[in-house]
Amino acid sequence: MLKIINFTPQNSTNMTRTKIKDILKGTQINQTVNVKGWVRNFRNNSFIALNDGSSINNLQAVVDFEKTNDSILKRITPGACISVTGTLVESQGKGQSVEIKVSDIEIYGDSESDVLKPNAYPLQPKAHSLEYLREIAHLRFRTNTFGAVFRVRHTLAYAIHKFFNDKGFVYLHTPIITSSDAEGAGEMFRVTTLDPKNPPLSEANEVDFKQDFFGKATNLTVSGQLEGELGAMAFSDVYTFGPTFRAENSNTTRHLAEFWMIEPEMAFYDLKDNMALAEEMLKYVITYALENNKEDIEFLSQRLLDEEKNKPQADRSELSLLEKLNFCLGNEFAKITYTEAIDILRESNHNKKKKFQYIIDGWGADLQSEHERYLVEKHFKKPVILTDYPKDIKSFYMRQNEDGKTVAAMDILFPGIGEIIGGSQREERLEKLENRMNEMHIPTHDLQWYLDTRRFGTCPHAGFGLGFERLVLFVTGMTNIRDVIAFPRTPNNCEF
RNA sequence: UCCCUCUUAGCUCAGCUGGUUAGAGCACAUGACUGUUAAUCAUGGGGUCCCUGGUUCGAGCCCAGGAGAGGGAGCCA
Repeated sequence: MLKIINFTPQNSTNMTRTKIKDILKGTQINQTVNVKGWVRNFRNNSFIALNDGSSINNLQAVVDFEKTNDSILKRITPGACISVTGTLVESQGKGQSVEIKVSDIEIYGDSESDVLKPNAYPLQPKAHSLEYLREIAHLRFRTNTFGAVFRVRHTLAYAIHKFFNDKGFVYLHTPIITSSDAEGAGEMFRVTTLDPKNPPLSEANEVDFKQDFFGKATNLTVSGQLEGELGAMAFSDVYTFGPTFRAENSNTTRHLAEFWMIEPEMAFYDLKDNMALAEEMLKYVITYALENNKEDIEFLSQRLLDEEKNKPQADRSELSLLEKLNFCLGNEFAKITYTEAIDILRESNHNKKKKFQYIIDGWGADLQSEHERYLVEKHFKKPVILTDYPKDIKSFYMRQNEDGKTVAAMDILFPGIGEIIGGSQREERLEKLENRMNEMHIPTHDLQWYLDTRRFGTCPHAGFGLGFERLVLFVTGMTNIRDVIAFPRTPNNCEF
């Protein structure tokens, strides 16, 4: 017999603790309840704003200061962790519907509020800049903004798993450490146990990685795609969702050295199927977040409005965050080929008036950020899927089109963020794949395991990579990718 | 990696043409008030003006170098 035990933490008075999110539903009115959390603010020597992270909303706990010891009152400071027990009553004040009339307070952990003392709690009951909060990333979860961001991040991660699970995809854990250096997705971080001061040398006087831990040079993965394709050739539909590493010296609001990526890979999908799945997935997870984190997203939407009040009119968004998300859900993504995009850009007044830094003239060059932004934010004003890029600016594994010039690639561009998804139908024909690898000087002997998929029961298949943090940026309306991952890793920064 | 901007109180920022004792709001401390919602009112404390060097009678302000941060570009997700 399977027994399910409902575990709830108890406190010393043997009261069952209730989470603030549930308390605020008001169903326990006139009952004695216990709540534990961190003090956000203590007003008027009476009103504690308490938050336990379960909701953006605080619970107001009302202390009768005339009947409470001064030594206790002085310890109710921002950041302190307390347990309060009392009766849940309808609030006499306007800001909340229910509140706790406190009968008992237990202080778990004090928090120094005097800003002049060296051990003072760095979060004051006032607004802080995102840059400052980034320096205290270990405490920023306790703010409204970051509380909301990381609850939404969680929901999006869960929704992604739910979406693929409901469609019968297998979640495949691809390796973090790889020996493959042929993926070509970017600079890699080396993984080694060799002594950097005195590495073993080969006869050619180079570092001898045969003596390294794995007997060969290894790196942190830049993509799980190639391994994902192996899974798709057995399970039909797989996806990966894990950390990915790029040692690029990128200093932008859209890049991290360590980020999380979702990479589905589907047998029997062509490019159109691939695009349809990507669009369906994005709309599903955004809907899921709107349904399950409504208050957080409303808060973030308001936060963005307040922030943009300080900007000149021209720099403000036309739509609020909520409007932008709903607009994205209510409209088909624009779908055009690279060639059509070049035509639109070339014929645009923007190009004719030479407002682009890079003037569009011929066919074949990669689009610059300014061109992508023009297409998404000015021309279509909604997400755009660009397909069929010139083969020379794309990866070796993308399926070659009949025209001999383009490949079956797709990039999904989002307003304000740029590329959020990159994908393609894969080249399933062994000979064409090998020829392309030779043309691009990709060593085929290192990737025999990959080419085996094309030798043994190859089939049309496709997949894409979604940058998880870029999705979180879009849904939360945050503008710097360092603010949507708990502990960002970027060039020259690996704190915490 | 390249370009631009910034660095002044715990935080967010002002600081005039280089001029004598460094400014505000918030936060904090003390007191008053006691149904507050960024509480309010009064009083008070708090400064390596990022660092190093230079110009000058005199530098927070000008110059050079360095460090850190932000924005943009490239690379990409």
